[in-house]
Formats: sequence, structure tokens, C-alpha cells
Amino acid sequence: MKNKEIANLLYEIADFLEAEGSQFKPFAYRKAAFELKSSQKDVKETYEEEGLRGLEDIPGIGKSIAEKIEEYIKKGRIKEFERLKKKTPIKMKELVQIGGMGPKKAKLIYEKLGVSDVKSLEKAAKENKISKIEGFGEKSEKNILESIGFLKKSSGRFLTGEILEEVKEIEETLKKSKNFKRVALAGSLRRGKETVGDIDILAVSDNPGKAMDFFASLPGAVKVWSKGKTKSSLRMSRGFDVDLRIVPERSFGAALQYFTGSKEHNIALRKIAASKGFKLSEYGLFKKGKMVAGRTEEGIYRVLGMEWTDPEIRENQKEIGAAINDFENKKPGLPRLIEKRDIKGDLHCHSVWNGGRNDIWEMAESCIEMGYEFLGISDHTKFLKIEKGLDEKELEKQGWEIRKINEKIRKTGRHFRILQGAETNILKDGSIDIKNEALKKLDYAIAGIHSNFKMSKREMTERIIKAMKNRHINIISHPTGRLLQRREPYEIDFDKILRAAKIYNVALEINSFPERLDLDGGNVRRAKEAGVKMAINTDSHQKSHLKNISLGVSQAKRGWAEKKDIINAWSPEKMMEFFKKKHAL
DNA sequence: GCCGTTTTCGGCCCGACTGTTTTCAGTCG
Repeated sequence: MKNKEIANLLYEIADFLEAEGSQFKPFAYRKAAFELKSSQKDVKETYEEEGLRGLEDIPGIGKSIAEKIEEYIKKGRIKEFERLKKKTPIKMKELVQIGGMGPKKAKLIYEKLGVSDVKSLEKAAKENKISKIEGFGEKSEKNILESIGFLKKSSGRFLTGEILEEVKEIEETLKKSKNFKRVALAGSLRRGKETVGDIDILAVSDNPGKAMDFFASLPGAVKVWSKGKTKSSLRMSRGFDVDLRIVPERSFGAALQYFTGSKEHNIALRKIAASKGFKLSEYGLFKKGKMVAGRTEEGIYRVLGMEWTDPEIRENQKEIGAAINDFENKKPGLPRLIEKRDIKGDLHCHSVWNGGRNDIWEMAESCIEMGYEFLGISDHTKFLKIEKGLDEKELEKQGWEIRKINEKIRKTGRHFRILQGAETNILKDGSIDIKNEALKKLDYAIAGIHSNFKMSKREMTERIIKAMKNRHINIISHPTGRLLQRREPYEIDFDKILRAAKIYNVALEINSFPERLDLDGGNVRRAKEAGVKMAINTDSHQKSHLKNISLGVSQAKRGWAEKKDIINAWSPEKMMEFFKKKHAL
């Protein structure tokens, strides 16, 4: 039982309570849920070790919620929740996902029309019944249908960042088992896509029967779709499916290549193979019926006269041509793509100063553990009141603290430094919510859009360009504003933004947060081709988020980014020069 | 329902936006 499971339950209770018109309880439940979700300690363990008292020690959790958690751990259900659901029998979690639809509106349309889930909501909207209800209108009805359409498009896929850890655990479990000789992840996960449909795992086993038994009894598996000697399929409790294929060792590379995809890359590769008299399949590379490669991926590409290709760029976007060796004509091959180990620090991290979970020192410690050379603290600034944004005075105070910690680190002789930045807000008119005199004192400054998302393309583009012109702004955070499966990017003329970024020496962020991944691979590629520099940041609000950097690196790789394109892969000195150059413009 | 450097009651984050209204409720971040 994961903290998140209980947290989600508390969130849903909060929604039901809000629908009932309860004023402050929802706030309390959401706070408790948030604390649970971000707590590093397992609630169930806490309860087993310390009982109710231990639960009440968690901030935001008092007697009543502690008892509800106890009830859930013991009985697997919460009476209060059952009571609320009985009173208003609707699929709350499903309905509030619809844009513009909150708990109260969900309850209202249930009472008026008997709408209890998204399906019946869609039907009612199509029959123009929604617009007849008081408080709704034609526009609401249109928005509801639009939002449902958007949701449908993205349904059935999961955010890679949300399931990655669990998938890695599965991989490790299989690897540790004696039943498996080799295990590898394939599919879109291996290609670093931001969302994945299902998980493909390949394995080699001397005893496929036993191996499949082991697989089917994995912790967290809730349903076995199928179980055979070569292929089995499971549904995990989080809702995603995992396919395991057992292949002969001599075909492992070929199978890995085949099941990694993409389909388009594979088709192109098979065409190359055919043109040279080979036949390529998931079983191997064959010439006149004789297997010539297949044990490793490298072997297959080599025999085809190609360089091994990073999975992230296997999209048939010119990587095939680039990978073909042509030494005679000194043709440039594939670029050496950026790797996680190239990253020297994180420039977008929040701290307790604006409501983050960890203080600056704790964040720094984690960065040191990761082998970084620097950490950029960039807390929100004052316009974002909900995030306790810092004003000019508080930024100055934070500067003192950072200098003190840097001094402490310097004395240990460690090669590590904390930089002070800020994630400022680009206001509606393109101005920055922090005065230039204060920005000047920072090591660098980020600017991002956090309000007024719905502007015309022209206005939004002008707004961002105006911010880039500010001589203290070095990075634009999450440049397109998209939230995966939740919000489309805001309207911008990206080519114009790229030109401005180049002229005003501003880096665009590759935000590594699982639901952002913004820029994405496609936009990274465009930025790179325009000669625009980028920064791969995590937007961490607590130290456990720092590991998301690998998601950002995957997007960067998907966009063919190299070390030279990523400012936080440079030496800190060179990066600081990039920032300084801006001030001189 | 939770919390306390305003400590057992009274406040809880709050301003902007949206779509609906004609002064506001609900949603959003």
C-alpha cells in the first residue's frame, strides 16, 4: 500500500466534502493528502511502528484523519467515504478531471440530469442539456465537450515519470531472480517518450515456465491477462500493463531492436537490410537463411554498415541516414548525444523559502551526492502568492543565507557552489514581477508564464519576447506551458521565440517535471537547429524530485541535443559567462 | 479537520479568470 493510494483517497474525500458545501474540511483533507504524498516515510510502516500517534505526528494529520487512515489500513475502506459516495453516487475523480468542472458543478449536474460519469456527461452535453442548467451556458457545454475530447486522446497512456520507478523495480526484481539470465526494458519507455502505453520487457531464461510463474506473481500485479512460455501479460495495480517476452539468447539483440521500435524506424531499417540482401526480423539478421547477427543490437547495426543508434532518436527522423557509415566521404555520423552524466548542476530548484519541502542545504547535499558541481536555487517570486513567492527583500535575505552556506562548503574544500537565481513571473504585459535592481544581484534569473494562459498567439509571443529582452533574464522556464494530459501549450509563435532567444542570449528550459517535459523532443530539435541554447532543469520542489533529471535528458536526447547545446552541461565558469554576456548586450 | 512565537478558538492562501450574470459562484493555480 503506497502513500499515494491513501493520498488519492483523501483528495477524493475532499472533493465530495467540497461538493457538500463544507468550507474548510476540504482544505484540511487536501493538506493531509499532500503531506502524505510527499512524505518520504511509508504511512503503513509508520502506523505499524508507532500507531495512531505516529500518524498524528505527520503535519496536517490530526486525530480524525489519522483514524480514517487506520481504518483504511485495517479494513481497506473508509466509512465516511462510503457514506459520501452513497449520498452522491458519482465518479468524482473522473468528472473533476474535465476542465471547468469542479466538485460542486459535478454534484449539480448529477442532481439535475443524473450525470454520474464522463460518459453520461458527454451524452448530456451532446444533447444540449447542460446549457439549460442554471450556472452553465452554451460556452460551458462546448468547453466540456472539448475537454472530454482532449481526455480521450490521451487516455490509456501513462506519464513515464509517474511509473518509471515502479517499472525499474520490476526490472530489478526480475534481474535478481535466478529464473532470468537477461532482462531489458524495450518499447517507448526505452525510447524516452513522455508517456507510455504499456511496458515491454524482454528476457532470456533457461526455464521459461518457471520464469513466467515468477513474473505472474510479481508484487503489485492485479490481473494476469495471459500466460504462456514466450509471452505473458499483466495488469499492475497502478493501472498499466506489462508484457514480458522470453526470447532465445541468440536473438536477444534482434528482439530488443524490434520491440524498442519505433515502428517507423524498424520499417526503414528493414528496407536498408533488404537492399543489402539481408532479412531482418525480431529473431535476427539473416543472409540466405543464415543468421549473421542478432545476439546484440550493436551487431545488427554493424553488419548493416551503421552506427548503433540511441533508442531516443529511433523515430525515422533522419537518424537512419546519419547512422550509415560513409568513411570515404567523411560524412559526419550520429552526434554524441547529451547524457545524464554530462549534467553538472540543476538551475531550477525550489526550497523551503517558497514552500518547498527541503531547505537549501538539504537540496545542496543531494546535488553533491549526485555528483553535481553546482545547484541553482530559483524560488518563485512575489506575484505567485499561492507559492509564497519571494519579494525583493526576501531575495536579498536568501542571498545572505546562500553566501553563508557557500562559505561552509568552501571550508570543506569541496568543489561545489550554490547559485542564487529566481523563477520570476512574466506578467500580462511582459514585464517581470521583480525590480531590476534586485535581479541584478542574482547569479542568474529565470522567467516563466504562470498566469493568463489564454492570450492570442501574437500577444503571448510578444509577451515572452519582451521578457527575454530584459537584460537580467537568462532562462525561460517551461516555454510552451503544456501540462501532459491536462493542458495544451499556450499559443506561441515558436520560431519567433527561437529567433529572439538567439538574439537576446536567453536559454530555453527543458523542464524535467513528469507532466511538463517542456520543451519536448520535437521543440528541442527546433531550438538546436536555430542555435538556441537550453538548460535541462528539474523544477524540484523537494530533493526527491532531483532524480527527474533523467526524464529531461531523455527529451533532450530525443531532440538530438549535444553537450554544447546544454548550458548546465558546461563548466560552471563557461555557464556564468553565458549569463554575463547577456547583461552586456 | 487542523493548528498554535496571535496556543484550545478562530482562522485557514488568495487573486485572477471564466462564464455566467448584472454582482457572483465556482474553478484554477
